[in-house]
Amino acid sequence: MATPERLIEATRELLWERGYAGTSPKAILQRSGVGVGSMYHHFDGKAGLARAATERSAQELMDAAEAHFSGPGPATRRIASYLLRERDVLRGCPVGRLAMDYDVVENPRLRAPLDELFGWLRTRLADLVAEGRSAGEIDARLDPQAVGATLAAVVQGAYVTARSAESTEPFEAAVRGALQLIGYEEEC
Amino acid sequence: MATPERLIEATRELLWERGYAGTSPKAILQRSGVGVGSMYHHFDGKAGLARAATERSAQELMDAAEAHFSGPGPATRRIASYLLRERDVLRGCPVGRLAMDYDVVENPRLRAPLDELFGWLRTRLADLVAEGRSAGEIDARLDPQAVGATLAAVVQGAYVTARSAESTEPFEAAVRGALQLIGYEEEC
DNA sequence: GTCTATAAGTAGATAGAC
DNA sequence: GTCTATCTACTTATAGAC
Repeated sequence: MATPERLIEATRELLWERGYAGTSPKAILQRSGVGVGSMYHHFDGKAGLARAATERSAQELMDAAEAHFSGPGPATRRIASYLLRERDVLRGCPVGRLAMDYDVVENPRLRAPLDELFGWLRTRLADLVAEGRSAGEIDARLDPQAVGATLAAVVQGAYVTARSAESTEPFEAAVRGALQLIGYEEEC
Repeated sequence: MATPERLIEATRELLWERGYAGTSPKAILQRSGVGVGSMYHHFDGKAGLARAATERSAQELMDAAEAHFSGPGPATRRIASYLLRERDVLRGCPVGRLAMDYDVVENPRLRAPLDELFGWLRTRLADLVAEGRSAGEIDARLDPQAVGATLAAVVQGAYVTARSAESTEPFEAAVRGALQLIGYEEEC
């Protein structure tokens, strides 16, 4: 693998595991096997590296979500497919966890990928809720934008409650409740 | 204020703002105006201080929530009262944010207050959903435990999406959606 | 209880040779 | 592009005097 690539991948892993404040350049160098000189040659320090890593993680999450959103079946089923998708629950969300990092939220260039991901996600979920409403699957009194924001929040918050309990159970319960609330009937 | 008290309050502020990894003993000393010797005399280092601070924050959140839960009115209204309560949205949750801190989740003594808070919260919300269901306010097909977990998650996740957008709007939308989903009709 | 001194290791780079 | 050397400040304490 090329040097910049190895640096980005090592940074993605560390940001996911430790967050921005908990990730040191030294740790990135050790995990990637790259030397100090190379790192500062290819990237503008820790912030530049984090920016590249976060952009890639956000893009991957959007691609993965879109695969569920544009899949087959009725709108509520595609929402369910996204909510029930396999996840490394106790690791949390590689992008969402950075929203609790002071240096990330305070730096517009680091916060941008987070804003883009969650803005897109809320919109996309709102579209599906609107579609489900038109199709009569979802209660017509519900506001698609609001419910889209709720569904995006449930996933992020479910990671918080699961990590606090060191168990996937709170995550699964939160998703189950969300699906019941939008009136999705589990098959089988 | 007494010395241990000042240390705990300074630690609470810093943990809320910066998280565990982002909070140094030095910063705690500066904010509290206490000296190094005093700090290590009263507490067992950074972890001990964080433990005391987190326990207090969790207790405060439980007390504040219980005031809404045991207030007057129907169950759904008490849930709404809790969800709509005044919050420093862009600061996030002082306890929930620590669930993304590696050193917190990995240390049973630091994770305990988080587990207690969110375990209690899910149970308490589930109780209210069950009560609302019995009273006919809430759809009888809903599972109280699952919906309780969903409501607890919505709040935590709403902080994530709001901080990512540097705006309270995503938080408010998520809460609005949650209230619509449990069938709460806003008055006025 | 509080203070000052001390200390090994890390954080986050920069400089300049190769 | 990569390496080694170097640097200032911070991290997380401990020791022992007052």
